[in-house]
Amino acid sequence: MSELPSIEKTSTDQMCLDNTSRLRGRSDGNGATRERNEREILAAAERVFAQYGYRGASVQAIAEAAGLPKSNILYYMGNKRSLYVRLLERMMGRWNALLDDISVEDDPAEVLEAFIRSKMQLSRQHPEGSRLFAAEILGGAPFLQSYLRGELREWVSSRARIFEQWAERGLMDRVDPVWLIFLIWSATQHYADFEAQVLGITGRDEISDADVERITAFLTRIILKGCGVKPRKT
Amino acid sequence: MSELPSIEKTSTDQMCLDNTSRLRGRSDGNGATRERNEREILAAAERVFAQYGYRGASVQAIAEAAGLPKSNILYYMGNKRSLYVRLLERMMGRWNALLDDISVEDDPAEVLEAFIRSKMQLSRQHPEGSRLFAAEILGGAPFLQSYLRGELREWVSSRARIFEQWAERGLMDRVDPVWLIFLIWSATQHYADFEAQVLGITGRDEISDADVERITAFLTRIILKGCGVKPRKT
DNA sequence: AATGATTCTGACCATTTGGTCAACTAACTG
DNA sequence: CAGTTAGTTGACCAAATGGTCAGAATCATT
Repeated sequence: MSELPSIEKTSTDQMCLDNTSRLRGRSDGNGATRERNEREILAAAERVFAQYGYRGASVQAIAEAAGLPKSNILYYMGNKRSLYVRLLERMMGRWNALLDDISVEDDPAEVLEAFIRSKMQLSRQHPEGSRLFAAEILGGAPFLQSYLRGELREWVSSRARIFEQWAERGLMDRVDPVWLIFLIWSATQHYADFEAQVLGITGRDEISDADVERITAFLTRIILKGCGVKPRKT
Repeated sequence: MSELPSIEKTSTDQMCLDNTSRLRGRSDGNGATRERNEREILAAAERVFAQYGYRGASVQAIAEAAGLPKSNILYYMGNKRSLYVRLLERMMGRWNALLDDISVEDDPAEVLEAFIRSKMQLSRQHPEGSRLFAAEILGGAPFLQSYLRGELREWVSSRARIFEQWAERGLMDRVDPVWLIFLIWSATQHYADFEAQVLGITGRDEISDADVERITAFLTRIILKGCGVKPRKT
Protein backbone atom coordinates (compact mmCIF):
# COMPACT_ATOMS: atom_id res chain seq x y z
CA MET A 1 0.00 0.00 0.00
CA SER A 2 0.83 3.68 0.05
CA GLU A 3 1.90 5.56 -3.03
CA LEU A 4 1.18 9.22 -3.69
CA PRO A 5 4.60 10.40 -4.69
CA SER A 6 3.66 13.88 -5.84
CA ILE A 7 0.58 15.99 -5.68
CA GLU A 8 -0.33 16.44 -9.31
CA LYS A 9 -2.26 19.63 -9.84
CA THR A 10 -4.58 18.38 -12.53
CA SER A 11 -7.23 20.27 -10.63
CA THR A 12 -9.20 22.98 -12.38
CA ASP A 13 -12.02 20.86 -11.08
CA GLN A 14 -15.64 21.63 -11.49
CA MET A 15 -17.92 19.41 -9.48
CA CYS A 16 -20.66 19.75 -12.09
CA LEU A 17 -21.11 17.29 -14.87
CA ASP A 18 -23.63 17.43 -17.67
CA ASN A 19 -23.48 14.36 -19.83
CA THR A 20 -25.15 16.13 -22.71
CA SER A 21 -22.25 18.48 -23.25
CA ARG A 22 -19.87 15.64 -23.91
CA LEU A 23 -21.80 14.18 -26.83
CA ARG A 24 -19.55 14.17 -29.85
CA GLY A 25 -17.73 17.26 -28.77
CA ARG A 26 -14.79 16.03 -30.79
CA SER A 27 -12.78 18.78 -32.45
CA ASP A 28 -10.42 20.82 -30.25
CA GLY A 29 -6.68 20.70 -30.60
CA ASN A 30 -4.13 19.31 -28.13
CA GLY A 31 -5.39 17.25 -25.18
CA ALA A 32 -8.71 18.91 -24.60
CA THR A 33 -10.68 15.71 -25.09
CA ARG A 34 -8.56 13.96 -22.53
CA GLU A 35 -8.96 16.81 -20.09
CA ARG A 36 -12.71 16.87 -20.42
CA ASN A 37 -13.08 13.12 -20.08
CA GLU A 38 -10.73 12.88 -17.17
CA ARG A 39 -12.64 15.58 -15.36
CA GLU A 40 -15.90 13.74 -15.78
CA ILE A 41 -14.43 10.40 -14.84
CA LEU A 42 -12.89 11.86 -11.70
CA ALA A 43 -16.17 13.45 -10.72
CA ALA A 44 -18.08 10.22 -11.22
CA ALA A 45 -15.43 8.18 -9.45
CA GLU A 46 -15.40 10.55 -6.52
CA ARG A 47 -19.09 9.99 -5.97
CA VAL A 48 -18.87 6.23 -6.26
CA PHE A 49 -15.77 5.83 -4.08
CA ALA A 50 -17.27 8.16 -1.49
CA GLN A 51 -20.38 6.06 -1.28
CA TYR A 52 -18.89 2.57 -1.33
CA GLY A 53 -15.26 2.92 -0.30
CA TYR A 54 -12.32 1.66 -2.28
CA ARG A 55 -13.12 -2.05 -2.18
CA GLY A 56 -16.84 -1.57 -2.49
CA ALA A 57 -16.69 0.62 -5.55
CA SER A 58 -16.52 -1.18 -8.89
CA VAL A 59 -15.02 0.20 -12.06
CA GLN A 60 -18.22 -0.80 -13.79
CA ALA A 61 -20.24 1.38 -11.41
CA ILE A 62 -17.92 4.31 -12.00
CA ALA A 63 -18.23 3.79 -15.73
CA GLU A 64 -21.99 3.86 -15.52
CA ALA A 65 -21.92 6.96 -13.35
CA ALA A 66 -19.73 8.63 -15.95
CA GLY A 67 -21.81 7.34 -18.83
CA LEU A 68 -18.84 5.68 -20.48
CA PRO A 69 -17.82 2.10 -21.19
CA LYS A 70 -15.61 0.49 -18.59
CA SER A 71 -12.73 0.15 -21.02
CA ASN A 72 -12.70 3.87 -21.48
CA ILE A 73 -12.27 4.48 -17.77
CA LEU A 74 -9.31 2.15 -17.73
CA TYR A 75 -7.89 3.72 -20.86
CA TYR A 76 -7.70 7.07 -19.12
CA MET A 77 -6.87 6.02 -15.59
CA GLY A 78 -4.80 2.90 -16.05
CA ASN A 79 -6.37 0.99 -13.22
CA LYS A 80 -8.68 1.31 -10.26
CA ARG A 81 -5.92 1.99 -7.80
CA SER A 82 -4.36 4.93 -9.59
CA LEU A 83 -7.76 6.45 -10.21
CA TYR A 84 -8.36 6.29 -6.48
CA VAL A 85 -4.95 7.73 -5.70
CA ARG A 86 -5.52 10.62 -8.07
CA LEU A 87 -8.71 11.47 -6.26
CA LEU A 88 -7.01 11.38 -2.89
CA GLU A 89 -4.25 13.62 -4.15
CA ARG A 90 -6.71 16.09 -5.53
CA MET A 91 -8.54 16.22 -2.23
CA MET A 92 -5.33 16.63 -0.29
CA GLY A 93 -4.42 19.55 -2.45
CA ARG A 94 -7.62 21.18 -1.32
CA TRP A 95 -6.81 20.59 2.34
CA ASN A 96 -3.37 22.00 1.96
CA ALA A 97 -4.62 25.29 0.61
CA LEU A 98 -6.52 25.70 3.87
CA LEU A 99 -5.44 28.35 6.34
CA ASP A 100 -2.05 28.35 4.76
CA ASP A 101 -0.60 31.58 6.03
CA ILE A 102 -1.20 32.52 9.62
CA SER A 103 1.21 34.07 12.05
CA VAL A 104 1.40 34.84 15.74
CA GLU A 105 0.64 38.43 14.94
CA ASP A 106 -2.80 37.61 13.60
CA ASP A 107 -5.91 37.95 15.69
CA PRO A 108 -6.93 34.56 17.15
CA ALA A 109 -10.62 35.26 16.82
CA GLU A 110 -10.23 36.12 13.18
CA VAL A 111 -8.05 33.13 12.37
CA LEU A 112 -10.18 30.60 14.21
CA GLU A 113 -13.33 31.88 12.61
CA ALA A 114 -11.65 31.81 9.20
CA PHE A 115 -10.54 28.25 9.86
CA ILE A 116 -14.00 27.09 10.85
CA ARG A 117 -15.58 28.93 7.96
CA SER A 118 -13.22 27.73 5.25
CA LYS A 119 -13.21 24.16 6.53
CA MET A 120 -16.99 24.24 6.54
CA GLN A 121 -17.03 25.51 2.99
CA LEU A 122 -14.59 22.89 1.87
CA SER A 123 -16.89 20.19 3.22
CA ARG A 124 -19.77 21.87 1.48
CA GLN A 125 -18.14 22.46 -1.87
CA HIS A 126 -16.65 19.00 -2.06
CA PRO A 127 -18.90 16.70 -0.09
CA GLU A 128 -17.96 13.65 -2.13
CA GLY A 129 -14.28 14.35 -1.79
CA SER A 130 -14.81 14.89 1.88
CA ARG A 131 -16.55 11.55 2.23
CA LEU A 132 -13.96 9.85 0.10
CA PHE A 133 -11.31 11.07 2.50
CA ALA A 134 -13.39 9.97 5.47
CA ALA A 135 -13.87 6.50 4.02
CA GLU A 136 -10.16 6.20 3.48
CA ILE A 137 -9.39 7.13 7.08
CA LEU A 138 -12.18 4.93 8.36
CA GLY A 139 -10.61 1.95 6.64
CA GLY A 140 -7.32 2.62 8.39
CA ALA A 141 -5.89 5.03 5.82
CA PRO A 142 -4.06 2.34 3.82
CA PHE A 143 -3.15 4.82 1.08
CA LEU A 144 -2.66 7.87 3.26
CA GLN A 145 -0.42 6.66 6.06
CA SER A 146 2.60 8.58 4.88
CA TYR A 147 0.62 11.71 4.18
CA LEU A 148 -0.81 11.68 7.70
CA ARG A 149 2.53 11.07 9.32
CA GLY A 150 4.27 13.61 7.14
CA GLU A 151 2.71 16.61 5.49
CA LEU A 152 -0.47 16.74 7.52
CA ARG A 153 1.36 16.26 10.76
CA GLU A 154 3.58 19.21 9.92
CA TRP A 155 0.57 21.28 9.01
CA VAL A 156 -1.06 20.53 12.35
CA SER A 157 1.95 21.08 14.53
CA SER A 158 2.88 24.37 12.91
CA ARG A 159 -0.62 25.69 13.61
CA ALA A 160 -0.53 24.19 17.06
CA ARG A 161 2.59 26.18 17.84
CA ILE A 162 0.86 29.42 16.94
CA PHE A 163 -2.11 28.58 19.12
CA GLU A 164 0.27 27.97 21.99
CA GLN A 165 1.93 31.29 21.51
CA TRP A 166 -1.43 32.99 21.58
CA ALA A 167 -2.13 31.29 24.87
CA GLU A 168 1.20 32.50 26.25
CA ARG A 169 0.29 36.02 25.28
CA GLY A 170 -3.00 35.67 27.12
CA LEU A 171 -5.08 35.91 23.97
CA MET A 172 -6.80 32.61 24.68
CA ASP A 173 -6.97 29.83 27.27
CA ARG A 174 -4.24 27.27 27.58
CA VAL A 175 -5.92 24.40 25.80
CA ASP A 176 -4.20 21.60 23.97
CA PRO A 177 -4.00 23.00 20.44
CA VAL A 178 -3.99 19.62 18.75
CA TRP A 179 -7.21 18.56 20.41
CA LEU A 180 -8.62 21.92 19.44
CA ILE A 181 -7.76 21.36 15.79
CA PHE A 182 -9.36 17.92 15.93
CA LEU A 183 -12.45 19.43 17.49
CA ILE A 184 -12.84 21.94 14.68
CA TRP A 185 -12.00 19.28 12.15
CA SER A 186 -14.57 16.82 13.37
CA ALA A 187 -17.33 19.34 13.92
CA THR A 188 -17.05 20.70 10.40
CA GLN A 189 -16.36 17.39 8.73
CA HIS A 190 -19.49 16.00 10.29
CA TYR A 191 -21.84 17.95 8.08
CA ALA A 192 -20.43 16.43 4.94
CA ASP A 193 -19.68 12.92 6.13
CA PHE A 194 -22.79 12.41 8.21
CA GLU A 195 -25.06 14.41 5.97
CA ALA A 196 -27.49 11.50 5.81
CA GLN A 197 -27.75 11.52 9.59
CA VAL A 198 -28.16 15.28 9.85
CA LEU A 199 -30.87 15.26 7.22
CA GLY A 200 -32.65 12.28 8.74
CA ILE A 201 -32.67 13.67 12.24
CA THR A 202 -33.53 17.25 11.42
CA GLY A 203 -36.10 16.19 8.84
CA ARG A 204 -34.56 18.38 6.17
CA ASP A 205 -34.10 17.23 2.62
CA GLU A 206 -31.00 19.32 2.11
CA ILE A 207 -28.65 21.53 4.07
CA SER A 208 -29.20 25.03 2.77
CA ASP A 209 -26.75 27.91 2.51
CA ALA A 210 -28.58 29.53 5.41
CA ASP A 211 -28.09 26.38 7.48
CA VAL A 212 -24.40 26.41 6.74
CA GLU A 213 -24.21 30.02 7.82
CA ARG A 214 -26.06 29.27 11.07
CA ILE A 215 -23.92 26.24 11.82
CA THR A 216 -20.75 28.18 11.13
CA ALA A 217 -21.86 30.95 13.46
CA PHE A 218 -22.83 28.42 16.11
CA LEU A 219 -19.52 26.58 15.98
CA THR A 220 -17.51 29.78 15.91
CA ARG A 221 -19.34 31.08 18.92
CA ILE A 222 -19.04 27.94 21.01
CA ILE A 223 -15.41 27.36 20.19
CA LEU A 224 -14.22 30.94 20.59
CA LYS A 225 -16.05 31.31 23.85
CA GLY A 226 -15.00 27.84 24.93
CA CYS A 227 -11.35 28.68 24.38
CA GLY A 228 -11.65 32.05 26.03
CA VAL A 229 -10.62 33.86 22.88
CA LYS A 230 -10.85 37.61 23.19
CA PRO A 231 -13.39 38.90 20.63
CA ARG A 232 -12.13 40.44 17.45
CA LYS A 233 -10.19 43.66 17.56
CA THR A 234 -11.66 45.09 14.38
CA MET B 1 -33.13 -1.75 1.33
CA SER B 2 -34.04 -1.05 4.93
CA GLU B 3 -35.13 -3.77 7.28
CA LEU B 4 -34.41 -3.78 10.99
CA PRO B 5 -37.82 -4.71 12.34
CA SER B 6 -36.86 -5.18 15.97
CA ILE B 7 -33.80 -4.64 18.07
CA GLU B 8 -32.82 -8.13 19.11
CA LYS B 9 -30.83 -8.11 22.30
CA THR B 10 -28.52 -10.96 21.49
CA SER B 11 -25.88 -8.77 23.03
CA THR B 12 -23.89 -10.05 25.97
CA ASP B 13 -21.11 -9.03 23.69
CA GLN B 14 -17.45 -9.18 24.52
CA MET B 15 -15.21 -7.49 22.00
CA CYS B 16 -12.48 -10.00 22.69
CA LEU B 17 -12.08 -13.17 20.72
CA ASP B 18 -9.53 -15.88 21.26
CA ASN B 19 -9.70 -18.48 18.55
CA THR B 20 -7.99 -21.05 20.70
CA SER B 21 -10.84 -21.25 23.14
CA ARG B 22 -13.23 -22.43 20.46
CA LEU B 23 -11.23 -25.48 19.43
CA ARG B 24 -13.42 -28.48 19.90
CA GLY B 25 -15.20 -26.98 22.84
CA ARG B 26 -18.16 -29.10 21.87
CA SER B 27 -20.16 -30.39 24.83
CA ASP B 28 -22.60 -28.01 26.53
CA GLY B 29 -26.35 -28.41 26.41
CA ASN B 30 -28.96 -26.37 24.52
CA GLY B 31 -27.81 -23.70 22.08
CA ALA B 32 -24.55 -22.77 23.70
CA THR B 33 -22.50 -23.71 20.66
CA ARG B 34 -24.62 -21.51 18.50
CA GLU B 35 -24.31 -18.65 20.93
CA ARG B 36 -20.57 -18.89 21.12
CA ASN B 37 -20.09 -19.13 17.38
CA GLU B 38 -22.47 -16.33 16.64
CA ARG B 39 -20.65 -14.11 19.06
CA GLU B 40 -17.34 -14.74 17.35
CA ILE B 41 -18.77 -14.34 13.89
CA LEU B 42 -20.37 -11.05 14.86
CA ALA B 43 -17.13 -9.78 16.32
CA ALA B 44 -15.17 -10.74 13.21
CA ALA B 45 -17.81 -9.33 10.90
CA GLU B 46 -17.90 -6.07 12.80
CA ARG B 47 -14.22 -5.58 12.21
CA VAL B 48 -14.38 -6.42 8.54
CA PHE B 49 -17.50 -4.38 7.77
CA ALA B 50 -16.06 -1.45 9.70
CA GLN B 51 -12.93 -1.52 7.62
CA TYR B 52 -14.35 -2.10 4.16
CA GLY B 53 -18.00 -1.09 4.31
CA TYR B 54 -20.92 -3.27 3.33
CA ARG B 55 -20.06 -3.72 -0.34
CA GLY B 56 -16.35 -3.90 0.22
CA ALA B 57 -16.50 -6.61 2.86
CA SER B 58 -16.57 -10.16 1.57
CA VAL B 59 -18.06 -13.13 3.38
CA GLN B 60 -14.82 -14.92 2.71
CA ALA B 61 -12.85 -12.21 4.53
CA ILE B 62 -15.22 -12.40 7.48
CA ALA B 63 -14.85 -16.16 7.54
CA GLU B 64 -11.08 -15.87 7.63
CA ALA B 65 -11.24 -13.27 10.37
CA ALA B 66 -13.42 -15.63 12.38
CA GLY B 67 -11.26 -18.63 11.55
CA LEU B 68 -14.19 -20.54 10.13
CA PRO B 69 -15.16 -21.79 6.67
CA LYS B 70 -17.38 -19.50 4.66
CA SER B 71 -20.21 -22.01 4.67
CA ASN B 72 -20.29 -21.89 8.41
CA ILE B 73 -20.78 -18.14 8.46
CA LEU B 74 -23.71 -18.51 6.11
CA TYR B 75 -25.09 -21.40 8.10
CA TYR B 76 -25.37 -19.19 11.16
CA MET B 77 -26.22 -15.87 9.57
CA GLY B 78 -28.22 -16.84 6.52
CA ASN B 79 -26.68 -14.27 4.23
CA LYS B 80 -24.43 -11.26 4.14
CA ARG B 81 -27.23 -8.76 4.42
CA SER B 82 -28.82 -10.14 7.55
CA LEU B 83 -25.43 -10.47 9.20
CA TYR B 84 -24.88 -6.79 8.49
CA VAL B 85 -28.31 -5.85 9.76
CA ARG B 86 -27.76 -7.74 12.98
CA LEU B 87 -24.59 -5.78 13.58
CA LEU B 88 -26.34 -2.48 12.98
CA GLU B 89 -29.11 -3.46 15.36
CA ARG B 90 -26.65 -4.40 18.04
CA MET B 91 -24.87 -1.08 17.68
CA MET B 92 -28.10 0.86 17.77
CA GLY B 93 -29.01 -0.86 20.98
CA ARG B 94 -25.84 0.56 22.45
CA TRP B 95 -26.68 4.08 21.31
CA ASN B 96 -30.15 3.88 22.74
CA ALA B 97 -28.91 3.05 26.19
CA LEU B 98 -27.05 6.34 26.13
CA LEU B 99 -28.14 9.15 28.40
CA ASP B 100 -31.54 7.58 28.59
CA ASP B 101 -33.02 9.28 31.61
CA ILE B 102 -32.45 12.98 32.00
CA SER B 103 -34.91 15.60 33.15
CA VAL B 104 -35.13 19.36 33.35
CA GLU B 105 -34.41 19.11 37.05
CA ASP B 106 -30.94 17.70 36.45
CA ASP B 107 -27.86 19.84 36.49
CA PRO B 108 -26.85 20.80 32.93
CA ALA B 109 -23.15 20.63 33.68
CA GLU B 110 -23.51 17.16 35.10
CA VAL B 111 -25.65 15.89 32.26
CA LEU B 112 -23.53 17.35 29.49
CA GLU B 113 -20.38 15.98 31.02
CA ALA B 114 -22.01 12.59 31.43
CA PHE B 115 -23.10 12.69 27.82
CA ILE B 116 -19.65 13.53 26.54
CA ARG B 117 -18.06 10.97 28.81
CA SER B 118 -20.38 8.09 28.00
CA LYS B 119 -20.37 8.83 24.29
CA MET B 120 -16.59 8.90 24.40
CA GLN B 121 -16.53 5.57 26.19
CA LEU B 122 -18.93 4.04 23.73
CA SER B 123 -16.62 5.00 20.89
CA ARG B 124 -13.74 3.56 22.84
CA GLN B 125 -15.33 0.32 23.91
CA HIS B 126 -16.80 -0.40 20.50
CA PRO B 127 -14.54 1.22 17.95
CA GLU B 128 -15.43 -1.25 15.23
CA GLY B 129 -19.13 -0.85 15.85
CA SER B 130 -18.62 2.87 15.83
CA ARG B 131 -16.86 2.73 12.49
CA LEU B 132 -19.42 0.34 11.11
CA PHE B 133 -22.10 2.87 11.93
CA ALA B 134 -20.03 5.66 10.41
CA ALA B 135 -19.49 3.72 7.20
CA GLU B 136 -23.20 3.08 6.94
CA ILE B 137 -24.03 6.77 7.31
CA LEU B 138 -21.21 7.75 4.97
CA GLY B 139 -22.74 5.57 2.28
CA GLY B 140 -26.04 7.36 2.62
CA ALA B 141 -27.49 5.17 5.39
CA PRO B 142 -29.25 2.77 3.01
CA PHE B 143 -30.17 0.42 5.86
CA LEU B 144 -30.71 3.01 8.55
CA GLN B 145 -32.96 5.58 6.93
CA SER B 146 -36.00 4.65 8.96
CA TYR B 147 -34.04 4.49 12.20
CA LEU B 148 -32.64 7.98 11.64
CA ARG B 149 -36.01 9.45 10.77
CA GLY B 150 -37.74 7.63 13.59
CA GLU B 151 -36.19 6.48 16.83
CA LEU B 152 -33.04 8.54 16.69
CA ARG B 153 -34.90 11.66 15.70
CA GLU B 154 -37.13 11.26 18.73
CA TRP B 155 -34.12 10.69 20.94
CA VAL B 156 -32.53 13.90 19.72
CA SER B 157 -35.57 16.10 19.90
CA SER B 158 -36.50 14.98 23.40
CA ARG B 159 -33.03 15.90 24.64
CA ALA B 160 -33.14 19.10 22.65
CA ARG B 161 -36.30 20.14 24.46
CA ILE B 162 -34.58 19.76 27.81
CA PHE B 163 -31.60 21.81 26.67
CA GLU B 164 -34.03 24.54 25.62
CA GLN B 165 -35.71 24.54 28.99
CA TRP B 166 -32.36 24.88 30.68
CA ALA B 167 -31.67 27.90 28.49
CA GLU B 168 -35.01 29.40 29.48
CA ARG B 169 -34.14 28.98 33.13
CA GLY B 170 -30.88 30.78 32.50
CA LEU B 171 -28.77 27.74 33.23
CA MET B 172 -27.02 27.97 29.88
CA ASP B 173 -26.87 30.11 26.73
CA ARG B 174 -29.57 30.00 24.13
CA VAL B 175 -27.83 27.84 21.58
CA ASP B 176 -29.51 25.59 19.06
CA PRO B 177 -29.69 22.30 20.98
CA VAL B 178 -29.65 20.12 17.89
CA TRP B 179 -26.42 21.63 16.62
CA LEU B 180 -25.06 21.19 20.11
CA ILE B 181 -25.87 17.51 20.07
CA PHE B 182 -24.24 17.15 16.67
CA LEU B 183 -21.18 18.93 17.97
CA ILE B 184 -20.80 16.55 20.87
CA TRP B 185 -21.57 13.64 18.60
CA SER B 186 -18.98 14.50 16.01
CA ALA B 187 -16.26 15.46 18.46
CA THR B 188 -16.52 12.17 20.33
CA GLN B 189 -17.18 10.02 17.28
CA HIS B 190 -14.04 11.40 15.72
CA TYR B 191 -11.70 9.53 17.98
CA ALA B 192 -13.06 6.17 16.94
CA ASP B 193 -13.78 6.81 13.29
CA PHE B 194 -10.68 8.82 12.51
CA GLU B 195 -8.40 6.95 14.84
CA ALA B 196 -5.96 6.38 12.01
CA GLN B 197 -5.73 10.11 11.48
CA VAL B 198 -5.36 10.94 15.15
CA LEU B 199 -2.62 8.37 15.55
CA GLY B 200 -0.83 9.44 12.40
CA ILE B 201 -0.85 13.11 13.25
CA THR B 202 -0.02 12.83 16.91
CA GLY B 203 2.58 10.15 16.26
CA ARG B 204 1.05 7.84 18.83
CA ASP B 205 0.63 4.16 18.22
CA GLU B 206 -2.48 3.93 20.34
CA ILE B 207 -4.87 6.16 22.21
CA SER B 208 -4.36 5.41 25.87
CA ASP B 209 -6.82 5.57 28.73
CA ALA B 210 -5.05 8.69 29.91
CA ASP B 211 -5.52 10.27 26.49
CA VAL B 212 -9.20 9.49 26.61
CA GLU B 213 -9.45 11.11 29.98
CA ARG B 214 -7.63 14.21 28.79
CA ILE B 215 -9.73 14.48 25.65
CA THR B 216 -12.91 14.05 27.64
CA ALA B 217 -11.86 16.79 30.03
CA PHE B 218 -10.88 19.03 27.14
CA LEU B 219 -14.17 18.58 25.31
CA THR B 220 -16.20 19.00 28.48
CA ARG B 221 -14.43 22.18 29.34
CA ILE B 222 -14.72 23.77 25.90
CA ILE B 223 -18.33 22.82 25.42
CA LEU B 224 -19.55 23.75 28.89
CA LYS B 225 -17.76 27.05 28.79
CA GLY B 226 -18.78 27.58 25.18
CA CYS B 227 -22.44 27.12 26.07
CA GLY B 228 -22.19 29.26 29.14
CA VAL B 229 -23.19 26.42 31.42
CA LYS B 230 -22.96 27.28 35.10
CA PRO B 231 -20.42 24.96 36.74
CA ARG B 232 -21.64 22.04 38.74
CA LYS B 233 -23.61 22.60 41.91
CA THR B 234 -22.11 19.68 43.82
C1' DA C 1 -27.65 -48.91 19.65
C1' DA C 2 -30.95 -46.26 17.31
C1' DT C 3 -32.77 -41.87 16.30
C1' DG C 4 -33.41 -37.20 15.31
C1' DA C 5 -31.62 -32.64 15.58
C1' DT C 6 -27.89 -29.69 15.17
C1' DT C 7 -23.46 -28.43 13.46
C1' DC C 8 -20.08 -28.47 9.93
C1' DT C 9 -18.01 -28.17 5.32
C1' DG C 10 -16.32 -29.14 0.58
C1' DA C 11 -18.01 -29.04 -3.98
C1' DC C 12 -20.38 -26.43 -6.93
C1' DC C 13 -22.77 -22.42 -9.48
C1' DA C 14 -24.08 -18.09 -11.78
C1' DT C 15 -22.55 -13.55 -11.63
C1' DT C 16 -19.35 -9.89 -11.01
C1' DT C 17 -14.75 -8.41 -10.38
C1' DG C 18 -10.35 -5.79 -12.29
C1' DG C 19 -7.89 -5.88 -16.21
C1' DT C 20 -6.09 -6.97 -21.23
C1' DC C 21 -6.23 -6.68 -26.05
C1' DA C 22 -7.06 -6.17 -30.72
C1' DA C 23 -9.74 -3.94 -33.79
C1' DC C 24 -11.81 0.24 -35.08
C1' DT C 25 -12.73 5.27 -35.78
C1' DA C 26 -11.44 10.01 -35.90
C1' DA C 27 -8.26 13.67 -36.25
C1' DC C 28 -4.07 15.89 -37.23
C1' DT C 29 0.46 16.08 -40.06
C1' DG C 30 3.64 15.46 -43.63
C1' DC D 1 -3.06 11.04 -49.80
C1' DA D 2 -0.49 8.02 -46.45
C1' DG D 3 0.96 7.77 -41.84
C1' DT D 4 0.74 8.66 -37.10
C1' DT D 5 -1.43 9.52 -32.98
C1' DA D 6 -5.34 9.73 -29.76
C1' DG D 7 -9.63 7.98 -28.53
C1' DT D 8 -13.21 4.20 -28.31
C1' DT D 9 -15.06 -0.16 -27.33
C1' DG D 10 -16.70 -5.10 -27.42
C1' DA D 11 -14.85 -9.55 -26.61
C1' DC D 12 -12.49 -11.96 -23.54
C1' DC D 13 -10.06 -13.85 -19.17
C1' DA D 14 -8.76 -15.59 -14.55
C1' DA D 15 -10.09 -14.69 -10.10
C1' DA D 16 -13.33 -13.55 -6.61
C1' DT D 17 -18.10 -12.81 -5.40
C1' DG D 18 -22.58 -14.35 -2.64
C1' DG D 19 -25.01 -18.23 -2.16
C1' DT D 20 -26.79 -23.38 -2.43
C1' DC D 21 -26.76 -28.06 -1.21
C1' DA D 22 -25.88 -32.69 -0.17
C1' DG D 23 -23.71 -35.19 2.86
C1' DA D 24 -20.66 -35.99 6.79
C1' DA D 25 -19.83 -35.43 11.72
C1' DT D 26 -21.35 -34.64 16.25
C1' DC D 27 -24.62 -34.08 19.62
C1' DA D 28 -28.71 -35.27 23.22
C1' DT D 29 -32.10 -38.50 24.22
C1' DT D 30 -34.21 -42.79 24.51
